[in-house]
Amino acid sequence: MIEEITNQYDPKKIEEKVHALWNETSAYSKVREHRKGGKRFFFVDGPPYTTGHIHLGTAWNKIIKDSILRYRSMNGFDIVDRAGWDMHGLPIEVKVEGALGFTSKKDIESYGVGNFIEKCKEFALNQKDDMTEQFQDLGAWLDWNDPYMTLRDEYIEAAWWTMKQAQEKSLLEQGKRVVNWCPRCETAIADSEVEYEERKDPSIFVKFPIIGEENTFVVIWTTTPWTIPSNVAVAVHPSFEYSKVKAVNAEGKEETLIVASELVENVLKKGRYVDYEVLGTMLGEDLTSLSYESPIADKVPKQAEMKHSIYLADYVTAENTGCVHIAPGHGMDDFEVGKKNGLPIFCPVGPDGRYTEEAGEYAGMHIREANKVVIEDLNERGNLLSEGTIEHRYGHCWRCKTPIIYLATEQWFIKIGELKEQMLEEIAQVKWYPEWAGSARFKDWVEGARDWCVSRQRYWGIPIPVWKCKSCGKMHVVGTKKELQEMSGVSDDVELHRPYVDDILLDCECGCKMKRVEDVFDVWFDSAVASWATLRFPQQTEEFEKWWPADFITEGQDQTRGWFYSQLGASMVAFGKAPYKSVLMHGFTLDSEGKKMSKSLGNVVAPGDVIEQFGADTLRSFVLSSSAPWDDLKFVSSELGNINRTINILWNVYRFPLPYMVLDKFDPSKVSLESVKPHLRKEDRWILSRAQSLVAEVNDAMSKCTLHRALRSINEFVLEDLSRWYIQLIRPRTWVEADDPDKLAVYRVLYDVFVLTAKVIAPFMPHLAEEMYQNLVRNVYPDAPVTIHMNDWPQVDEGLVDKELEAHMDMVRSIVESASNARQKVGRKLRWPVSRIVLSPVNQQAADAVTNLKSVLMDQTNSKDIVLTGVGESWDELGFEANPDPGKIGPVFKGDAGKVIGAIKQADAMQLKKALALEDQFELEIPGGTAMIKPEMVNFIETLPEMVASAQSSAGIIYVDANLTREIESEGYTREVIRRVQDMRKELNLAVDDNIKSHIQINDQRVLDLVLDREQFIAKETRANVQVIGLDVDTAGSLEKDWDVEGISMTIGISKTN
RNA sequence: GGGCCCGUAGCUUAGCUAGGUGGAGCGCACGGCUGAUAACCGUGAGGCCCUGAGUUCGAAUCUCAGCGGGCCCA
Repeated sequence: MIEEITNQYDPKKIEEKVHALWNETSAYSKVREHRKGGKRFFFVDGPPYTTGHIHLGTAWNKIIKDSILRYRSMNGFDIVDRAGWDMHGLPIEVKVEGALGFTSKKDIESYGVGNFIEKCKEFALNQKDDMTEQFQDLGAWLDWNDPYMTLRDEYIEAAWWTMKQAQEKSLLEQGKRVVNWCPRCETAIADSEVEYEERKDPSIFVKFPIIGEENTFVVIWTTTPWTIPSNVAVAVHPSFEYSKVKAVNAEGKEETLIVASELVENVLKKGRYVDYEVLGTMLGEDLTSLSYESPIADKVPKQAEMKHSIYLADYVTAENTGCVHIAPGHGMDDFEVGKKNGLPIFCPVGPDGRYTEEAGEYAGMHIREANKVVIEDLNERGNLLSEGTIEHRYGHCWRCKTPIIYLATEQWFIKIGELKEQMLEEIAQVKWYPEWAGSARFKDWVEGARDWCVSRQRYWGIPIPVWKCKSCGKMHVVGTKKELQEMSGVSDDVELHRPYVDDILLDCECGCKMKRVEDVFDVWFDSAVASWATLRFPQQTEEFEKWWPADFITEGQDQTRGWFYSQLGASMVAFGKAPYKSVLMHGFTLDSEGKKMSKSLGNVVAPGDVIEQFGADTLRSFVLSSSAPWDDLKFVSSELGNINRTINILWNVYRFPLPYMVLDKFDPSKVSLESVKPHLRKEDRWILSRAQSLVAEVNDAMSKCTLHRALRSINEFVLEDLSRWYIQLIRPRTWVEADDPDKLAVYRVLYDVFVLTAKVIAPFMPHLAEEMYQNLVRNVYPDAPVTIHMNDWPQVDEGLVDKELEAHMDMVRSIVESASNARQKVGRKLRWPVSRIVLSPVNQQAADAVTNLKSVLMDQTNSKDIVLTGVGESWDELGFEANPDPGKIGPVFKGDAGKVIGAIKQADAMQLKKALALEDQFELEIPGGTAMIKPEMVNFIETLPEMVASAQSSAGIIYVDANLTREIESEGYTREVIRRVQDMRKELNLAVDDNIKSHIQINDQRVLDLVLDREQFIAKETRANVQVIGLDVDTAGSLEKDWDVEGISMTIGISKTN
């Protein structure tokens, strides 16, 4: 049987209980099992990095996923939803290095790579377990028992297989490229791993001496003095104008400088020259015949050997000197210029950020220390034109915050350039939520994408499966573990991580051995293969063929360049098509100021803290309802309280009838909706219809991924329709003590609405939904599915939908609200009846609404009568004035609209109204002519009779006639008395069915008479079996109180009698 | 510096696609209800609709240029 529930909504208790139920009954597995064979829905979880703790953004992410999956499941979908974990890579290496007190790769090597890997693995697995619990606290249902983990061999194979595809399709390339390099981590890092932060660097202007021209220099500018030893060339813009200038310094010394014409003043100012003379001008393209020598050729032997010239480059801008220092080993653009012109890629800097032997006297020096030394050397040789510092955005390693450098190194690349066109075509086939996430944002990103450097010079990652022969250089890419075992003859189970896999040698055709290249994959390559790795491809192919590609993925907007992209790239390589059919891009969580949450700002909100205070369902409802999924989410704690309140109201609504149902032993299994149909009132049919409409609204929202609209519809239904309206309407019906079909009808309707509501909130507030379901359904039907989440999503029952009734009720509600408003204006509280309410209906529907729902209206407005005027007619007791409607006047009169509006205000309202009513138009004089006024252009405002107040409702203008009669006064005072006695019963904590003895002394003969008219009614309402009312009454009792009722003093004493 | 998104009451937001006197909730003030009661309801005050220009008879809405915030890139 249905049971009574606690007074207060207690999320903590509910969620504990529900989680226990889910665990005991293996609810998740049962639900997924239940849908086997249904329509397929392949979801791929974007794997969070195993940092050990979730934050609000990751919580939001999983809540969105969970809600959509629960909704899909209830709608019959057979779901694949393995949770995923991103477990390799630098962040964990850096954490482990920190824990072990390491500072460089050498420390790792001496500790032993095998030991180090084990630590990383252990660390990642522990973090994964911690985070799993945190995600489960949110109520997120994914396949937590069998997640995909990037560190598993089966997963590694998916990456290997993909690499082999790249090789076979000639999309894999090894080559020297300039990459972002972290000199601390000693590895290449991806563009996406570079964080830009403000940083102070040197800013120097350097003079390179031109060969064959006495005392002449080309001037360049740089913020990286340490790259001067690597200088190979200077670039100028072909079409800029350059000047040769004779510059004179303070000591009167002269020299000739070459700089862009428009920057001459700027350069001379920097060099503190006192005078100058332009010797001649030329275009950039005329400078290419010049060559120069390195000012530090004496320190770097290679520089002395090298020929330095001037080349053309379009990317040169008219800033600083207009001549750009080119070091192809240390810059992406520089590299391109070098490659185009066949220049040497000179890179005398090692992976640790120290100069190599090639740097001559600088060898062994760290580049950060070198800045000072190089500047000093330039200065000594008279080649430093100016020295200063600059604050600019500069790239840093996202993990260790070390400023990055650019290095030309041997790396492995996926040739995205060759795939770009196909990728763009595929993007257009994908369904994007919102549309612009794909058509604008992602498209822009892919259009600008470069080849993807997938190699890293680290330890904790998927080893790149390329074996190379030292002797003949032949290369082989291994696609699977089995292939590796077969080719190597190693039959034991091999661990595919470093260093173990590094020991495996393959036979080469030339008779020598092939050894694995040392690199590991960029972690983005790990997650890129998730959509097939999660299906255990290539080990198994059956599941892959059945499910792939993914029906749906959803991640934050940062993943545009991240996972949305890396997956697409890898999938194009592997299968030549997009790995997902639809993508929801969601926003970021911001703090209450709209700033991003970050540790350094100290504004990070932990989901666990929110759950502790409000519960997971409140957190869920908050993040889902606050903004559109793709908008950023401001986290404002007061709004959480608001959501919590809404849920509490739902709890109260649900709780309200339970004591009565329990008392009456209401058994829904014995009372069908069909059987109570003859006793349904209009309001019952209305709430049933509204509930159906709610389902339709949620369906519509879910189909567009507008989860916020789904939640707002639900909240509105709970607050407006259920709590503020239906429950108010039916309260008296639940108090009836007898066996009453009218009461039974209410029970049945409430029951159905509650069960439906529980199902509709189930995807979003799964705990509360479960709690309601267990009581309402499982307690009544023991054979019902063990969990609400195994139930089917409610289908809209068109037989229950009555849109006209909904429209009528809307109008009635509007009238009731307006009546409240009017009552306040005229100073008559609701406890006092009014003799009549007059409505001038705006249309026939409004008139019908009143006729149809008159009893509801009279009841809720506490009115003795409802009077309708004809449609559009005003109440005949009114005067009025004319009010022009600019919205109607504007389109007709355009420029004269202002004059027309003025003229209408001036016009005789009575005459105007009469004319419009009779002739449907009126010729109005305006300054400089006349205007033909139509009825829709004017509204009329009334003036009111005594003790009547009016208010506008959506159904039309209402008038509340608050004139008193003896009858009304008697009822009013009577209810005042009842209200006080009830209040005192409450104060005495009496049970609802306790009887009392009451003594009521009223110090006013007239009011006393009015009250005595209804003496028996008072006794009945207050359960008084002894009651004395009079002018002079002894009011002693358990509780005695003085009251002031509308200026009349009363004293009431009551005592319990049984 | 570039691409995309966001900017409406003290706070959170609807309205913007398809231009016609800007709606809610919270908070505040006042009032009501009292068999959901540590709950609930009504009314009121509170808006240069980020700024400026343009299109139009008319712009929160369309266009352009700024400013602020977010994501990404350089």
